[in-house]
Amino acid sequence: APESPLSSAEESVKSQQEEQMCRASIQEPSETSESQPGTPLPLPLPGHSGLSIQEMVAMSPELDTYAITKKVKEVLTDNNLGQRLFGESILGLTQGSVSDLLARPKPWHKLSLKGREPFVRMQLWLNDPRNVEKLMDMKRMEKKAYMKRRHSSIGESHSLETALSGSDLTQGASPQNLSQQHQQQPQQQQPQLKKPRVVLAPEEKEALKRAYQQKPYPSPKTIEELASQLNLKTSTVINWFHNYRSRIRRELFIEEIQAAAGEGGSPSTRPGKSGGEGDNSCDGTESDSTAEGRPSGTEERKGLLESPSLSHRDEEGEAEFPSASGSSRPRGGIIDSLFGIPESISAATTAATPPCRNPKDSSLRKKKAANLNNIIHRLEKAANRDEPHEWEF
DNA sequence: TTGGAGTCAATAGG
DNA sequence: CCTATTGACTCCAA
Repeated sequence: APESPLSSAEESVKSQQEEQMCRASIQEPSETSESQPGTPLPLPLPGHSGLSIQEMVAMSPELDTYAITKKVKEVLTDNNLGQRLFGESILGLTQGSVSDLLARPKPWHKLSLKGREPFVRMQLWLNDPRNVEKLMDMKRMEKKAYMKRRHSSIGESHSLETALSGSDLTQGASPQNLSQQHQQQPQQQQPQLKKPRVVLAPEEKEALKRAYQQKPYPSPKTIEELASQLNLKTSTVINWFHNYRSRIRRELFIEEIQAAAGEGGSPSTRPGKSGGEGDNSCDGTESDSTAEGRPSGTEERKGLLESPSLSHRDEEGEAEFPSASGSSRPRGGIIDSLFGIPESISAATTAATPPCRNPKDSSLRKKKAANLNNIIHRLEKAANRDEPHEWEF
């Protein structure tokens, strides 16, 4: 019986003393020795031989991130468990991050070691027969603590409660400021001067998206222009481009996942989404845009359903140069094929998790456009030219 | 420095 | 309460 690769081997838990590492705050960059980097979770996983998560991530075979998130979402909703609780106690991530991860998991092979960690944790959690039970217990404890708090301290703050089960994996909460941002007024309110959080107006986003289509990698000069035209801080524009590129890229990955692994499993739950995200705008440079139609005629042979096999190999995407060497790449992924295990969500509760499919391959156009942009950008950089645009293809 | 990957955390809707 | 979105930040590699 091929149980999932990350099955756990029940053991007593030996949670080391929890060490609060206040990262981000002070201290010098280089610290002596390498006290294990990471392992913020006080209770990452129950049993398992004393491996650290990092070690497990490194040894982990390829996991089906899509199937994992699908299963996790199912288990959480079925048991009325929230992302916050799950994220904070199981993954060591905040609610927003969990939401994002569950909604748009990147394919395993596109993840960095760090990025794989949450998925390994999720798989481990799914393998734990008492995962739900444990989480529910925590939920109860939280509630209890909450009740106690508001009861005993009706009028004030304070009260350092919690510390439930000796595990308080909170990690964030780092003051982190000191960014001497001289503003108009040296000092204003004394209590706190939290930055209001910029919220871009729809028109501003539109303008930025338009700019992105023109130049996904605007030069500092262009960024300045955009910033002044839109009346935004330069850093905001820079951040926007970073984020937008990153998110566009991720969408392409997602479609890659969905496009791969075809097979009609008659999934009751369909990934749904995709299709036309809110913004109709973006999309690969020039031409085309929504409307799939394709009245036949020029139908470039695209993937069109292939290997009935499981894993979603390939990845043909990858921005890649024409590279001088004609042989290009061996394309095989020696590394990731070490563990041929297809992976499966053995699952602790309820089984059967047929990955769904969505025959509709929307962008592929976008992917190519993105790669092109990427290539162009790199070529430009290599050529040391500025403001090249006008490449026209 | 620049860009990418991961996240955080504020905030908008339910 | 809960979840989704998203500007900003940290870390890291080239």
